[in-house]
Amino acid sequence: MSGKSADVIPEIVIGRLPLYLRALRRLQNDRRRVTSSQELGERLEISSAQIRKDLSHFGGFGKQGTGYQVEFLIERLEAVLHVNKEWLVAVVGAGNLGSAISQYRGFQDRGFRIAHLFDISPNKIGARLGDFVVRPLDSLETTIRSEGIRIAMLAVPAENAQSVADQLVAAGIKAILNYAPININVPDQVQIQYIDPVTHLQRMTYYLDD
Amino acid sequence: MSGKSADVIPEIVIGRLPLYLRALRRLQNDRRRVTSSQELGERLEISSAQIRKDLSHFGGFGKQGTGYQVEFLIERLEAVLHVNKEWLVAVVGAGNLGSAISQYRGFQDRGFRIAHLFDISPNKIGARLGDFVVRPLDSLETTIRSEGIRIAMLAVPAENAQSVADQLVAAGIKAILNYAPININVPDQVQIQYIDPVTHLQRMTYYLDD
DNA sequence: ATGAATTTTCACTATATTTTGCAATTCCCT
DNA sequence: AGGGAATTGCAAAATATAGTGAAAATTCAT
Repeated sequence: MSGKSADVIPEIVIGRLPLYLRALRRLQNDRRRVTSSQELGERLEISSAQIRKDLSHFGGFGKQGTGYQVEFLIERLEAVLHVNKEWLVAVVGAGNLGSAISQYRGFQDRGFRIAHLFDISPNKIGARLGDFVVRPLDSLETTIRSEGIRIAMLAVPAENAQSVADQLVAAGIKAILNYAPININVPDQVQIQYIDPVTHLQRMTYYLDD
Repeated sequence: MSGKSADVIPEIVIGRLPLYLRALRRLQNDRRRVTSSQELGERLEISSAQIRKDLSHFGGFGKQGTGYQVEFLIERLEAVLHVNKEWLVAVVGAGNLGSAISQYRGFQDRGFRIAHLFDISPNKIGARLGDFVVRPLDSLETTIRSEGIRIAMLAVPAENAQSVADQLVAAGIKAILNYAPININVPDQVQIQYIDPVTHLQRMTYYLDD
């Protein structure tokens, strides 16, 4: 089967689309109007054939002999990834990590706005951290349902991560970005992704001389 | 070819080893002495066959009928990944992100000690941030060569990431964990890994209803 | 001791992903 | 207007990754 929509796209392909988008935004920033799979490939160290094939899953975005219109391709990728709108995000865990995440400016301009910061500890609830006043975790459901929040970032200790994740799911969260260094089980219809810098470091030390 | 060392191990396999190690540490924490590929697989949502196959690349670590000794397997994986020692790490970029990274306690107990925090901006050099006094980037080479630092975390703005990475490489850094949302080119013998939470969020929004 | 239940290991098979080769299209130069 | 260079999109081939099935080893209960 070829081109267009309706067939399921491999996850590995979906995982590369944000990289394409990121590279395209930089091209756009440099006022480039068109690019090619080859140029993108060089910048991303991905083969040009790979990029063409990935993109062709969603329809013919390019023009033979010419390449891809940067702006058009950005629009299409944003639509495919559903990031042509602003998503609200809840951060859970107001320790060092959660507090750093909620103050980090890099989410805003890429389509994700941190709306609230939650914690379970009475010591922290009510405290002011950057732009946020820490809210009690048990007010999560009310808040997210009234504000339509569907994404959460989890920044609690590993010991509590599974139980907090369960609460997030119960509250109606549909996607969790977990910063705790532990695997979490969630229902199939809930998305989960992991951020653990240490696993990346360990991947690299394998290749370093002892 | 089977078992033992000498053949090259696929990167995708290396990438899973830190996850096994992480899960094993938790088992160890719970005083478990033995485990099985099946148990590990359930916790990690990876098939047991996959886990057995991955481990067998490095020799027979398990016992038929019994499973894997938790402590022994941890030791072997640490040896394979070269994390049976403490690695020193330099953080470059003393903005919000670099400062949060250098104060995060989660590296220390998993084999990575942040040794120094560098920045290029005269405003920041000399400032005290947590346990660190911000050092000038141009003192990097002297410092890392005298202290044997081979790993750096890069937390500078995307605009400067490539040029700072070039400086890191010139200074003798062999592995870079890049937090800037941009692809970096480094020589083949230098390792690079990326942390960009936004790409993970975008991967998930693909699966969320618009 | 024996047999049933586990569980690894390993060769083989199946599936998934990437690369290759090429026709078709477009642009650009003369 | 014509020819050469660039570039996509797609089918087919090649490669990489994951899963299967069965033999061998181990434990445990009787």
